[in-house]
Amino acid sequence: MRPRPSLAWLPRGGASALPLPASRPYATPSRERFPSSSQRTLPVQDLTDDRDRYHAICAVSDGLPAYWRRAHRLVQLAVRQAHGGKMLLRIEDTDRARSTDAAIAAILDGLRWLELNWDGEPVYQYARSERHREVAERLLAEGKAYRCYASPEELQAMRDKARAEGGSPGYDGTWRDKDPALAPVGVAPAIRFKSPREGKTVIEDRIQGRVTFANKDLDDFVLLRSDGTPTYMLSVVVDDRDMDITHVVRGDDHLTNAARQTQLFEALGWDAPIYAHVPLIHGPDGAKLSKRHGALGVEAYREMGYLPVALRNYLVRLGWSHGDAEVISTEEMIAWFNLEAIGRSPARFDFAKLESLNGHYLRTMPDAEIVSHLKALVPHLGDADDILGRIGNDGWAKLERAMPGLKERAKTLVDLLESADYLFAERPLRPDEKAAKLLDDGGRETLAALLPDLSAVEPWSVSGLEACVRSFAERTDRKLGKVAQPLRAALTGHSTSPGIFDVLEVLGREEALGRIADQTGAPENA
RNA sequence: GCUCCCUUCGUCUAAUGGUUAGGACGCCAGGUUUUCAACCUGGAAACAGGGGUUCAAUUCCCCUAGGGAGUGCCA
Repeated sequence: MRPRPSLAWLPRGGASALPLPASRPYATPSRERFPSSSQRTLPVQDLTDDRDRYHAICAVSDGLPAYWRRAHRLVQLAVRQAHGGKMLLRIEDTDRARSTDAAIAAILDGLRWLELNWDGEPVYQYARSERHREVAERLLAEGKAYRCYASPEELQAMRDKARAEGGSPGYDGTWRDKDPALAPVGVAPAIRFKSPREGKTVIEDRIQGRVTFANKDLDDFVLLRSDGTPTYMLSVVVDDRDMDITHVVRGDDHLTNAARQTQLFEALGWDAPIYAHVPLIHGPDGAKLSKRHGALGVEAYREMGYLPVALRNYLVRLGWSHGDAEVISTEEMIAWFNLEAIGRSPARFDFAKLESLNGHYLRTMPDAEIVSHLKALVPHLGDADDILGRIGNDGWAKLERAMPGLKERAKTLVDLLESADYLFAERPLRPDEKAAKLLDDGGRETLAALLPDLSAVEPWSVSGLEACVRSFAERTDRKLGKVAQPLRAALTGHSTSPGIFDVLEVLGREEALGRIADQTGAPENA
């Protein structure tokens, strides 16, 4: 298998060719950054770049609905990766019911589409459950975990009671010290972690600063389910250790988990990784985009016609900025990005801004590149067969020729496809309402008068056509618009289109004259 | 309920113990123009509220309100 480039969207020459700051591109900055707030003290770990291994998790069970905070974070991870760290991908599929092949494939597909590549092969967590069980057994043997026989009903009653009394929620520790001899027969126990009751657990988070939890508020979580399968909480800790993960960057919905995991690491005698909890992204309406609520998957954004580069630019700006920079090239992103500059407040997803960015990238992208994006996109659209049929074999070349005028006006690839429709329309065109009106208001007469002039244009080029139409307008005392608009209507069937001379040229002499004749009723070569 | 996090134009954000609080998207007006875009010029638009600290607070501290996350034998 070919080695995967560390970052697909890295410019030629790779990260080393980039203008990175000296030896430590993302050195722990600034204790000065938050000088006066003790709550925001940053960790002072000495980072060794060549062994930084970032953790890109893709939890299958919350899969697509929660995709955005993941994508957001992954963009950031990818940028870190470009600084020399490795981005490892782990599929957290410990929840068997929800981890379907289709869900996993959709995630990997989405990542590839976004051009966010990872190092090495993805690690499938479930495949390592034997190892996870071993660790649970060790904890049990060391008295750091215990068997719990509580039934779901009892657990629910505990939670209700805790809430009613306003006390700490969660498991009350009934079986923590209970004599195992009292275990009910025929009930398979879950294994729970014996978490510390006293003191506090402190996380030195690269984004959130120092966050302190009282241990009494963290209950004895389950390590092994009663069917013997390991839970996420256990698996993550073991895998972080085994994969030698140094940095965990994830959504801040995991902040509490970081505390639990820290306790586990301590119990195991292992060092916890450095955590960086990124704020979540909200929907356009401010509603949350959590796994319990709806949100679009990454493939939906592809189908809406957004460019990966635009999405990356948009996403990286959510919660992060570099002065007034808005359009940020990949090179700049890599040179400027730092975890510490990420804000701690959640951001809303704003389609208008994404569109504007997407339009910018479209306008500045080489025509051929846009065509290849289009080719990749069309099969994913609902009416793919229809579109493909209309474009036909030679349509792509025509599309590319028309691209300079088309891309100027489009916000998304889908817009672009729609506005390119006139290229593939079959004669006679059926003008839409506005176009029909343009033709009715004396337009047909104008076109009929123009047709002979146009027929005589040689060669059929933008400059020649423009000269012809302009002189016709002047000679017949018409404003250019009075000629151009009916022409547009006849040629494209719409009242808006790319520049009319471009349209004329791209369509070609025969097709263009034919379309005009269709509307005037005149023979084509009159 | 309990724990943790957050709060600058509508949105994303910048800056600062003393500023006309900056930029971008969006919006409005004008310009350019063969349409629509793009582009140019201008405009409206924000420091959640209340207390402190201070000569001075948007900035530091506290409280309140509002928002978010967690609170699972989900991840």
